[in-house]
Amino acid sequence: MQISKKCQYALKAVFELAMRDSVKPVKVYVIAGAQNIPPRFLEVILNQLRHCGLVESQRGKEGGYRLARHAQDITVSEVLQCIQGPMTMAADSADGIEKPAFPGDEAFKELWQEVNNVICEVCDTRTFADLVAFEKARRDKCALNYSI
Amino acid sequence: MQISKKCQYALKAVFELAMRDSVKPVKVYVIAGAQNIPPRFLEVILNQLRHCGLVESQRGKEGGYRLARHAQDITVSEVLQCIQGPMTMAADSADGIEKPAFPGDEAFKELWQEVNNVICEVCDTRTFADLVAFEKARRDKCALNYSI
DNA sequence: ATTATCTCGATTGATATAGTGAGGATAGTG
DNA sequence: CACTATCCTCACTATATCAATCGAGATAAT
Repeated sequence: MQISKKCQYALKAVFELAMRDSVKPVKVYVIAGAQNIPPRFLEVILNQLRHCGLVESQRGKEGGYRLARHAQDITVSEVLQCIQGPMTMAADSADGIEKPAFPGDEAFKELWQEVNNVICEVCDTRTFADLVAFEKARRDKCALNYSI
Repeated sequence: MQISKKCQYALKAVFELAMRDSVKPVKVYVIAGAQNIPPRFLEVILNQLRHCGLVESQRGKEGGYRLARHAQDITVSEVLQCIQGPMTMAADSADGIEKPAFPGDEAFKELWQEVNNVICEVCDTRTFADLVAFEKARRDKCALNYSI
């Protein structure tokens, strides 16, 4: 049960854009540098985020990416779902064919549903504004420690 | 974010043993047949569960597997951890080297910690006795529907 | 016109997953 | 004791997924 690198990069990228909160678009290689992400891979990821309506792009010179909405309106869930599809713990038959169902299938199905629910509860309510606030609070605390 | 087939098989196998609650060991191919699991693969899995102390084996003719503890003392978490190691959402550096930490790393770390906690809350408290009870309740309900 | 940037499909290499094979060890049975 | 059904172990293969890159094209600022 791992979060893919791609997903982590996507989250970092959106976070970076949220931190900057810039009207000017931010270039891919700048984000890549700030968050230590392979630049060409990040291009792919940002494009995917764009198709999901999470970021906007501007082409040509002085182009780049910016958030499509305010950071407080973008949740962690949305990014996760954009990159790795709907969150399902157990593999459900994508072919639509009802499998004959073996003993316990229903019990496990209910279990995974419950697990999904609690995960969603956390990720649906966590916006990038929250994450940025957390980061800024941490920095303030560190600055305080140094100044003493 | 998927549960591997191997893990699903492991859970199904332990569930099957819990359902039978038999003093006599149950043969691998019987479990495999009941739960639709490739038999040879199941051997590997049951062996792994044995090393974790979740099931016991008996060799030779009339051999097989049984639970090492009561179903009410085996949680879903234990099986998951036995098969796919400790549950961590984000990849932490296994090499022990402290990475330089990029903006937001701490915020995400805290997030994944929270997600792990809620997952564990569900999986740590769900025993196989619970799952069996769920299954039996479901069957009773169905039987009732048919009899009316 | 030039150049820096995004766009996008194809491709590659590494890694993990799912499953199999072959031979050995063990315990019941006749 | 010999036989056989079962578990035990480790090595192996095929396939899928992941991570990342390539190359050619489109677009916008200067």
